[in-house]
Amino acid sequence: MAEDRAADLGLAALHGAPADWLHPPDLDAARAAQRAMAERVIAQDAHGPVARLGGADTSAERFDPAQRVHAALVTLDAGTLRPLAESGATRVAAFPYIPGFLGFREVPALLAAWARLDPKPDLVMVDGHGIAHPRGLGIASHLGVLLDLPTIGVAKSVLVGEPAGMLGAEPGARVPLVWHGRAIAMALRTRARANPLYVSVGHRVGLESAVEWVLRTAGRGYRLPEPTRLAHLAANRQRLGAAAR
DNA sequence: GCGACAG
DNA sequence: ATCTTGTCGC
Repeated sequence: MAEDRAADLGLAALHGAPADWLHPPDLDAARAAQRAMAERVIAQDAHGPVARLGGADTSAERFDPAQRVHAALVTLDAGTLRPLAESGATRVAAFPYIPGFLGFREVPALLAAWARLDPKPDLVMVDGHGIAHPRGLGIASHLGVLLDLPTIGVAKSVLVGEPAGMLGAEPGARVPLVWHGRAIAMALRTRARANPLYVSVGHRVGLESAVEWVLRTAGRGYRLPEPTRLAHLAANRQRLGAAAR
């Protein structure tokens, strides 16, 4: 609707983002946009106190003729991990799912949800990779750069690179994910007998800190850290709610 | 040319 | 991502 587009345009204009950073006309423009945004990524701790943590994720219906993307953002108290707020938004996907270009498909809906979130978090964990991406701009970094927001990428599988060795069986075990001789993420076991998570820098958060945040919020018997786990549930509710309208 | 490939 | 309930095992 007109209201949705206004939210997108307003946020993009707020940071002087070129139109291609959100809606590139083709894959070549998309790649160029990712390379440009990747230069803006700050791969080290550069943020204030974190009183509130955030989680971001999206959901989609299997065969949706309308090609909708349902996004959800959640804010939780960084100390207690109790949810403080939640917001959702549904958008028609302007991009199909293509490995390496996930941001162009999901970020628009996430930005709309972000605009409605209150209170907002100081640091957000995004479902997907940060800089552990072919051009250094996974969805977590994409969202982080557009909003100049501290973000961490929390992916459930590898896009590029490979573990630099065997991963211990106990929770907390970790091993670098290496690509072209560089450690681009950390394979992190958050739960026994469960596949590891791949934690990477999103924006304004160093890798070591990113791993600490994930470990600190994943000690509840679940594989996913609380921010992302709650965002996933919220995104599903957003999808089911949208279906009933 | 062939296989890989976040969500 | 999603299709899908119960079931086996730690």
